[in-house]
Amino acid sequence: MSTNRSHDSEIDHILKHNQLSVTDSRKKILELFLQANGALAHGDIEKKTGEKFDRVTVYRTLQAFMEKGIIHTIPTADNAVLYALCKDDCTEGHHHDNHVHFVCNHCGNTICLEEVVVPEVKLPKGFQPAEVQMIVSGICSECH
Amino acid sequence: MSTNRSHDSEIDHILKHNQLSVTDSRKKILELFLQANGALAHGDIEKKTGEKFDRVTVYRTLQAFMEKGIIHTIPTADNAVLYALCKDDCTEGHHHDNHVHFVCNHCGNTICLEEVVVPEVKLPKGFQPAEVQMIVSGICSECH
DNA sequence: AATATTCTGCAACTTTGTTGCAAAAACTTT
DNA sequence: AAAGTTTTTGCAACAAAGTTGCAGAATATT
Ligand SMILES: [Mn+2]
Ligand SMILES: [Mn+2]
Ligand SMILES: [Zn+2]
Ligand SMILES: [Zn+2]
Repeated sequence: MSTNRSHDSEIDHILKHNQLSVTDSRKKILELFLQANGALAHGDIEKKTGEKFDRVTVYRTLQAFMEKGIIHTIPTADNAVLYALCKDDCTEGHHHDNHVHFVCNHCGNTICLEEVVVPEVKLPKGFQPAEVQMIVSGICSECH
Repeated sequence: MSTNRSHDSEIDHILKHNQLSVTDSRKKILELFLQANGALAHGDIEKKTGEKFDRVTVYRTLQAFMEKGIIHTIPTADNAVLYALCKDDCTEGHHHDNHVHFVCNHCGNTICLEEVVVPEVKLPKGFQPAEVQMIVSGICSECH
């Protein structure tokens, strides 16, 4: 494991802070998220890690990160679940990523617009909202 | 094919209007959508049609309905794509279902809130929106 | 009714995700 | 630093979900 050293101590801290033992696969996958400027699909991660880890390990790592509140999912129309780092203080079980997600139709990137809060919406009588997801697709600022 | 007759002429019209030949599978699946008060997953349709049609036929039927703008997809967090009837005048290629979708955490139903329009949202400089999806989860009016 | 077109079901396959378990790695204790 | 304990990994085997080509069946057209 001799990858880009830039995030090494941060990675270590995140894992320990969440009571996860520090392993090669977790370090590498977490690093991918820190480097990426957008969300990653399961497939992306498999590609970027090459043959280094077993498919099953990637599944279990993402699962662990989800449970600990290190990453969150972003639903997309085409059935591909994306994962992105939680920048907020999400904890085990309770996430609160009430920000808008943007899917670029040009570069295909999906990013968290942390600064854009999902607006309130008035529902018909009887409907009690708990969580709101807002996914905007279009052209991102890079591709503009 | 002797099902509930209530929608028979409507079904026929929709299929012909979209230049789709009128077949048993298409009639039955379209009927399911007309009867359902919510969105359907691929799996739901397979179950509700019993052993009547091949899995492949269901896939191809949904694909055909999508292409013709008869149904639209609803992204969900758990990787299960849902399909619902387009009530608006969606055409081949161009859908415009700018309404909110509600997922009930109790009964599991997902419904189109046709009357609730997705609110505008201000994006950072450089981002050009094309489409917006808004999925609210919580408790629906039935389960309340 | 005959012909042309479209659709369906089957088979075979790929891709994606899950589970049990022994070996390996990481963490803890002495 | 070695031994013991716990956790994680990779493998194998499997299940579920989705795709493709093609011959026969159903639908539409003449
Ligand atoms: Mn996000
Ligand atoms: Mn809808
Ligand atoms: Zn872009
Ligand atoms: Zn409900």
